[in-house]
Amino acid sequence: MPELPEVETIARGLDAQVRGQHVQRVAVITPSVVRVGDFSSLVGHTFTYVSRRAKLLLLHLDDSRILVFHLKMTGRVWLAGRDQVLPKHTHLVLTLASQDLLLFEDSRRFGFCGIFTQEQLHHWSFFARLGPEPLECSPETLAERLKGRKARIKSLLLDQTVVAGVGNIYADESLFAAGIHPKSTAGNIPYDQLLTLCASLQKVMIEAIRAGGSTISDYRNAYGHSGLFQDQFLVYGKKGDPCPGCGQILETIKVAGRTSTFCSHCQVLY
DNA sequence: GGGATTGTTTAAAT
DNA sequence: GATTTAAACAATCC
Repeated sequence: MPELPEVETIARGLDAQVRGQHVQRVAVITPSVVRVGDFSSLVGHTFTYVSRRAKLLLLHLDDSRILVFHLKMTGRVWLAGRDQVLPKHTHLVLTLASQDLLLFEDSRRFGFCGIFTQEQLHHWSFFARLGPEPLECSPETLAERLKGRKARIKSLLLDQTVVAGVGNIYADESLFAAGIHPKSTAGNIPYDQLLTLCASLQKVMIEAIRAGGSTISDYRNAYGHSGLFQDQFLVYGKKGDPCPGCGQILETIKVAGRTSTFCSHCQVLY
């Protein structure tokens, strides 16, 4: 389940590996997943750099077009050696001049990729409506966007138009760190607590990037390696374990249709 | 073989 | 009209 820290880790690894590389050959294996644009037009073009916006992976081309990936639950983008046997759910293979293979795999096929011009990308409503990058703005900026809202705080954290890149893992971890119950009405949370939450979100994401992201099952970085941040989870996926703060057993509830793990003693319901 | 899994879109409700 | 919530959807794994 790649969220901001995982996609950021992939982007950094890919940038180091494909920057300046020519695309020599393109094989679209699953057209329904590789669905936007003419992929054969990539041949002969060069990647200038790789970046990230929200959970989107952006591979920039020398003609200013952008190869965009959304990995959703189980997508992987990584650079394999020329002798790599193609994994079962490989949907796109780009052969680079080095003969390394840029692979897009996705067992569930919820993810997708496409080629966009700058104009197409910025006119894509999903892209245009994305909220601020949580690591590129202040806690105050984020808190202002949550202040006064009547929705549950966890729903807003997961809403990509409110703040970009947050998924279930980092929502649960930051709510625990801030001592806020996931079902709290955002507008009822004292402003200083909102600030604490936004600072906690930034801190947990920085730590997760430092650890190379979190591997629950599918996530791998651009080198095909697992992340390490799952070993630092305090609550996510730990239902039934004692709370690291008070020892009370961690519980789960559904919020916004998502499983949320929390401590009913340490996390205050506003 | 049914349930669980996720992020996003769409529709419905307020 | 804006905000919020729920349902639908993609497809596979166990």
